[in-house]
Order: sequence, then structure tokens, then C-alpha cells
Amino acid sequence: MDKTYNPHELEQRWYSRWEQSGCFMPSGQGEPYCILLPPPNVTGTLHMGHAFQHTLMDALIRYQRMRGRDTLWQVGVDHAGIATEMVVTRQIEAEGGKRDDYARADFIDRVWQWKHESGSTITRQMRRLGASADWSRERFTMDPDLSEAVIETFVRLHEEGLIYRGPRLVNWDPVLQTAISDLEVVNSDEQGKIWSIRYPRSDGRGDVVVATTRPETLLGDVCVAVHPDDARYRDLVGQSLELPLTGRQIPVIADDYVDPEFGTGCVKITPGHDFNDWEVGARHGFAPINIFTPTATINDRAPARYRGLDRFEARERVIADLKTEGLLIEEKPHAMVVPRGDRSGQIVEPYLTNQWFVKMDQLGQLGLEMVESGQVEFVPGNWINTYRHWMENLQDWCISRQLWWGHRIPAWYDDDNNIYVGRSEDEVRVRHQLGDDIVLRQDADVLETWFSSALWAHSTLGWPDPERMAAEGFDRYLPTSVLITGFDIIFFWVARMIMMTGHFTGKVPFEQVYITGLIRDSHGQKMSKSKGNVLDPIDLIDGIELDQLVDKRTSSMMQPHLAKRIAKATREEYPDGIPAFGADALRFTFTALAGHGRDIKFDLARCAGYRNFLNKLWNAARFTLMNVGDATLPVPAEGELDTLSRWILSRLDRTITEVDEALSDYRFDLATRALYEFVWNEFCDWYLELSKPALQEQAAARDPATARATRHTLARVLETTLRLLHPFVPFITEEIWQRVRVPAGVEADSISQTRWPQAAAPDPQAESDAEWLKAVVSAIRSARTELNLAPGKPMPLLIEEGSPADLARLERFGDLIRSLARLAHIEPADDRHDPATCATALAGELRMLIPLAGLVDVTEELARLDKQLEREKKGLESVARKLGNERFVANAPADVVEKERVRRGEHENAIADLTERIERLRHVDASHTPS
RNA sequence: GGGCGAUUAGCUCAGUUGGUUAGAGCGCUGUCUUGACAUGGCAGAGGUCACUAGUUCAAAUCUAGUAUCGCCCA
Repeated sequence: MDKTYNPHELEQRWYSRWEQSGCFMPSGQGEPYCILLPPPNVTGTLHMGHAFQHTLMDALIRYQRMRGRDTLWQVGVDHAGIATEMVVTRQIEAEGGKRDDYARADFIDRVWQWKHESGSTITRQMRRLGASADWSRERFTMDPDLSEAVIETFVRLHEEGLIYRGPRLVNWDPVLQTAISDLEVVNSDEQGKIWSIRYPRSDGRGDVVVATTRPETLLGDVCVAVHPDDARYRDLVGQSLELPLTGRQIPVIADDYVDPEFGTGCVKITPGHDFNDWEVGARHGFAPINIFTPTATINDRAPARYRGLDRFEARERVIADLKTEGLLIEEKPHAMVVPRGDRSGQIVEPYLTNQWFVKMDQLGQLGLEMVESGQVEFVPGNWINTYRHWMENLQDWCISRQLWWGHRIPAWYDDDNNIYVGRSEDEVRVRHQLGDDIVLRQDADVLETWFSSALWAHSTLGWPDPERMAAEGFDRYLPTSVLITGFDIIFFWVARMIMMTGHFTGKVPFEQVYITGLIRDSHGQKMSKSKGNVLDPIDLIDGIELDQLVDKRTSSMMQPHLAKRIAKATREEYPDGIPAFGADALRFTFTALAGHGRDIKFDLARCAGYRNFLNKLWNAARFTLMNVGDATLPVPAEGELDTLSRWILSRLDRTITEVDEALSDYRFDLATRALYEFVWNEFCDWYLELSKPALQEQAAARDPATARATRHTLARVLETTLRLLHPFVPFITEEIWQRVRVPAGVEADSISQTRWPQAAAPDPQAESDAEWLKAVVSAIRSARTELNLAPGKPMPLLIEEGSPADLARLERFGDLIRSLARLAHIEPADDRHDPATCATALAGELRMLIPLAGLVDVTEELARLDKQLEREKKGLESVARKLGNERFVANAPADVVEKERVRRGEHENAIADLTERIERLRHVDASHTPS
């Protein structure tokens, strides 16, 4: 083995071997354990959030696979309607073509071509990360069988009256020219303006003033509303106003919606271009007036001088005209919330179109019940509040999109615009007895991507085809075990899956939903291209040069003027680029940071720390392998194990229990921490060091049983630890395991096929011996360094005082103490030793002296002992305070009181020892001080 | 405005049903190249647990309020 751990080379080696061996496929044996991958966008590349969540999923899958569960990790990607069209359109434009050159069918061909050539970037990247998914079952939402599920769902929902088509206000992206869902709208706080406009009364008796942030929409106003209780305007209700610039007369109505405190208490109502106004208009029987074309230019419903103007030009023109007519009263800055499309970044228009909707009352009720009843559980549990709030305020779901790429809506129209819904045109014709003479045209729109993702749980398991369902294990794997995802798609996807799978199968899609935090940069900022703080997980695995990183962060930006600042910040933060940490270190970092309910500030220093940890593991393995040889080691007989081997095995068993408990609560952070501490602080720092004396040639000759037991324990602990670590760091554990499996006597081809370790009962006797030994060694080491005693030079140790138990342990472990504390020999103290030439070390009741060659610096030793004394006094004080409190003694549980009593004894003892020692030194000090 | 969360060492975070002198990693200080590892060893410094009040024999932990920050919804 190399002296240092080199992730790059070894990680390349293992993945394809695993995949080829088929060990990621469900075994079909044991209790099923299934995880659905939230299908990433086919145009996407792996970002930190994916890498994080995939790591958690993979850790769980590998863990459960090793525990004998029948694991299925269902992976795949979704077809991402808008995003994919944008990518392919850009590709066409880069070739000098135009999207308009393409007919629908040809464009879709291009999309498929693109999909086959470059649509699997993210799945390749998932393999780099070590994702142990069953790739043979990978699905794409546009696959024929998944498409069949989509059509079937649409048709059935329509038959049940849960899907309807109708004119409604939707969020319209005038650039992409499609409807988008509420969830795809980002509300951004922006500085805008608000205008006060005078609407004259038709009877010439004054006017009313309305305030608006969108003056151009007055062209579509149908009325002005006031609050029914507003005394100021009581006589105005029912009167008519002259709508400026249009020559139209509009009435004043009364409606509760109006807030009399806001502005003048008069509100213009534009049902065609505002969601709230739509409601008001509907209540009062007004037909909405749509003044925009699909690209948000003014249409023919408006006066001629505005037609054809873009919405922003129209605003300028309207304001100018109002000024001219003396109807503009005021213009002032106004903080407002602007709705923007999350894909295009453009301001979204509430826009009146015919769209398809899914009714949400019945489905929403079902979705709520499935969670309220506990069939689906959120982890952490408080996410149920978010879910509940949304489910109780559901709007009907707009599922149609004015795109080409996606599942085409299975609805046909005849020349009279009668709608026929069915699985195919043929089915429609048969069912409705439509002869060949009747021309049918299919609806041009497609379903939004989330409609197909909502079916992910049951459609990937073969639904609705009974044969496929049997083959895929529908009954076996549904409900799946746990869904791991971010809070941001609870509504987009989680809720919709619960509703759809629940409605069509009567089952929940998953039993638990683990909601992860968000990965932020080391300063707590959200990662985004425009901030230039994005980290690419692949760069953390492979490393990246500074210049390349700067290029990556500043190329193809939406706002190129930020490039300079981003380049500068990047050069400051990563002066040497990013080193290669390897996939394992990245995975370990993610799991170590994965606490509950918290966002994660991703710090490269943590990643480096865990890379170092893996290097430590690597070297512990090197040491072990150097000492255990190539052959299978004989298993020591019962009773042949030395105390320290029993100790490390006991600690190992406790670690197994800790990891099991942590993982059952999804506390990945606690699981990895237990492993980190065990490997570094117990196995490496102590057991390895303690094994060295036993393995020395002379010692081994003298005590071959202990040497044998030690060798076997080294191999056994290392092998078991590798299995415990494997779900988190699959590559390095496989690499090392292949070398240690023979000495450890384990039969399997790959660590991923081994079984998860079972914890045995701990060994308290061995643990207490080892703790004593560690305390003694640490006390001696502290004394030596604090007094600047030559660290390398062997020194004698004198035992001044100790309990019979101490003396017995000294007898048993003397050789080890000598070795670890670098002592020449250990012997009882006697009168020959002048305390002035000794340093003191305390471990429990054991009082030890380290005689020094020359004069000890008495002042320094006094200071050191004083410090210890202070510490002990403080401890005693707090204990005494408690025990002095009658109510504490009376009320606290007996074991707590007893514990305090024991502690009091220990403190008193230490204080007595230290005080005596200090007294003697002071005495010496005085006699040594030249007068 | 409503809801959720956070505030613990210089930084990033643990801290379970209240019960040692509140822990870890990184960073920092000192020291050591000893045959696993300098991506390291050994030793050490560093905290008024945001603030206030309350409950309790006992509060980082429970309750109420305050402050600051973040997210979601309107």
C-alpha cells in the first residue's frame, strides 16, 4: 500500500466492477427496502444538493442491503419540459438555425437526439459519487410505459370529473409563452412605483382617486371598488365613473375585499389581469377584459393608440397621457413584490387562457388524510405544518403547458370544438361513434412535467399494466420506505405523489419523508450562478485549478457585469484552486454535516478534515496489514484474548450500537461521528499503540498467545470497522477490505456483499482496565510536557502511593505503561528520592513521581500543581454546594446523590494529595532559595 | 401580518427523558520527524450556552417575554 491515501486511482477502479456484478439489483430476498430517487431534470448536472441527498440515500441503501434487506433504489430522470426546450433551442441557435424552422415533430426528434447524446450526464456523475442504484431499472418520464401511465391517469381523472378545461387566469410567462404553475413563480421584492390616478365621476360631481402599481392595466378596468362600510364613499356606490383614456363608463361597487385603510380606499378592478380582481369581478358579475396578447403587448380591446405596445411601453404612454389630461396626481417609489418566472426570470402576467386543471378538493383531502393518519411520516416532524398549511389552501392544479416537449394532452376537438378525451384517437372515435368524416385534431398542449413525476412511485412499478406490475414487484416495493428530498419540492412533488399514488392505488407512495437542509456556501449564502459561489461536487472529487474555476464561475452568465467581482472573490477564497478530496471524503463530509432541520454551510476545511481521516484509516490499515501477514489468522480460543483486545472489541460493539441507533433516526451526523471517534481516538490512538509492544519480536516470543490474539484482533477490528464505514465511504473501504479479508477470514467477493456487523454485549471489566491505563499514561505525559521534560528520553517512574487495585493493575500493565509513556522502569518510591527532584502525576488515587536528572524548576512545578489544585477545589466546591443543600439530598434520585458523594471523595483525595505535595515542595523551595 | 427555525469556543457544529467542572472538528499555542500516518504524534489555551424573568433540589436543556438573523406563506 502507498504511504498516503490516493482516492483518485482507487475510486476509478471499483464502480464498474460493482455495477457489472449486479450487486446493486434487488436481491429478492428479505424484507423489501425501497427508496425513490426524486428524478432530476434531464438537462441538469449534479449539484451540491443532489450530491448531498444522493449520498444520504446511498448510505441508507447500502446499510440496509448489508442488513439483509431486499433493496431497490429506483432511479431515473424527468423530461423537464421548458428546460429541455430551452437547451435544444439554444443548440439550434448555436448552429445558426431558428426554432421556428422546425415543425413540431422535427423539433421533438431533435430533442430525442439530444437526450440520447447528452441526456445522461447526471447519471454518470451519480456513479462517480458511488450511488449504488439499480441502473437496470432506470426510468425516464417519457418512456413508453411511463407515458402510458400518464395518459391513463389523465383519462381516468377526466372520467371521474376531476380534470376539466376552462378559461382561467393563470401565471403566464410572456417570453416562453406558456402557462406556469404558482410554484414556478418566484416572488421577488423589488423597488417599483405607485401612481395615484383621478377617475372623474360621470355626473361631473368630482372624482375618486385610485392608486396602482400597474397603470397600464386601467385599460382593462371594469369597475372601482370601495369597502361597504366606508362612510366616505357610501353615496358613491352605484354611481358611474369615467375610465380615463378609454371613454368607457364604469360603475363603483362595494366589496369586502377593499382595505379602507390602504391608499384612498378606492381600488380599480381589473379581473383580466389580477388574481384578486378576478375574484371580485366574478362576485359582481363582470366579464374580464383582456388587454394583452400572448407576448404581453396591448391587443385590440384597448384604444387604438396603445395597440401593439409592449406592456412596459404601454405603461409609459399611459402615464404620459394621464399627465397630459391632468389625471395623474402623484408618482412615488413603492416597495413591491414582483412575480417572476423561475426559468425565464421575466415578470409573469396573470393571463386569461383556456387551460386544463385538476380539481384539488377531493385529492387534497386524501393527501391530507394520508399524512394526518400517520401513514406518511415527515422527518423532522414539524414539516407536517408546512404540508398541512398548503394542503388546506389548495388551488386547482393547472397541468397544461403551451410547449411541444412532453406528454401531449389526450384530448381531441371536432370542428365545433367539442372535446373528446381518450387514450387514443381511435378509442375516442369508437367510444363517441365518430365517423371518419369527422375531422379530429388533438389538443396542442402538453402536460406539465410534474404531472408525470407525480406518478413516479407507482408508474415505475408497472402501473397500470397488471403484468408489468407483477414483474416489477408492485405489491412488494410499494409503499417505498423513505423519500429523501428538500423542503422546496414538498408541494411540487411530495404532496402530488401522495395524492396521485393514493388515489390510484390506495397506497401511500412512501412511509417516511426525510426533509434535508439546504447546502449553502461557507458563509451561509445560497449557492447561485449569479452570486458566483457555486461549488461543483465533481470539482471537489477531482480538484480544479484556480483559473479553470474562475472560468467556470464567470462564463455564460445572465449578468456578465458581475463577472469581475466573482473572479476576484473566487481568487481570494481559493488561491490554490480546490484540491482533489475524492468521492469518499465528500460523502463523509455530507453525512457528517447532516443534522436535522438545519441548513448546511459547506466548508472545504471540513472536507479536508475528513480526507485526512480517510488517510488515517488508510495508514491504520497499512500498519495492520504489515503486522498480520497474508494468511488467514487463527481465531483465538475463548479466554485467550488479552484485556486490551477485549477492550477494543467492546468499544467496537458500542460503536455498532451507536451507528444503528443513529441511522434509525436518520442522524447521519451522529453515525459518522461515532465512527470517526472510534477509528481515530480509540483504534489508532490507543489500540494500535498498545499493540506495538505485544507484537515486538521479543515480546511475541515470550507471550505468543497475546501476540496471536493481538494480530487477530487488529485484523478483526479493522475488517469490522470497514463494514461499518462502507455505507458512507464505499470506495476506500472496498479497497482496504480486499486486502484484509483473507487475514480476517471473511468470505465474500466484495465488501458490499458482506453482512452488517452485529453488536455483542460490552465488556465493562476490560473497559475499566483500559480507562485506568489511559488515565495513567495521560497523566504522565501531561506532567512531562508541562515541565518541558525531554519528550523522547526514557525516564524512571516512582510509585508513591496507590490503592491495592492500582498496584495490581500496575503489575499487569506496567510494560504497556512503560512503552506508551516512554519510561525506563517503574518502581516504588523510597526515601532516596528527594521530592525536589521529582515531578508529580496523579491518576485517581495513584500518586506517581518522575525523578529528574537535574534540579526540577520548583517554581514551575509549583505553578503546575497549583493549577491542578485550583481545578480540584472548584470541582469540590460545586459538589459540596449540592450536597450541602438538604433539598437536593432529599429530592434528587438516590443514584444522582450517590454519584455526587463519590465525586466529593475523589476531589477531596486529590486536594489532599496536591496540598501535601505542594507543602513539601514549598519547604524544599525555601531551603533551596539562596538567602 | 401568519407560520417555522436558529442564536453554545475565533469558525462550523454536537449536547438524548433537566443531573460531573458544557464537548468535537477546523483554526490557534508549545513541542516532536519515534519503523502506520506531518493529510501525523503528544500536550495545551480558548465558552456569562443571545438577553430577561419564571418553574425546579438542580436549567444550555422546560415555560413566558425581548433582541438579532434566516426561511416559507400572504
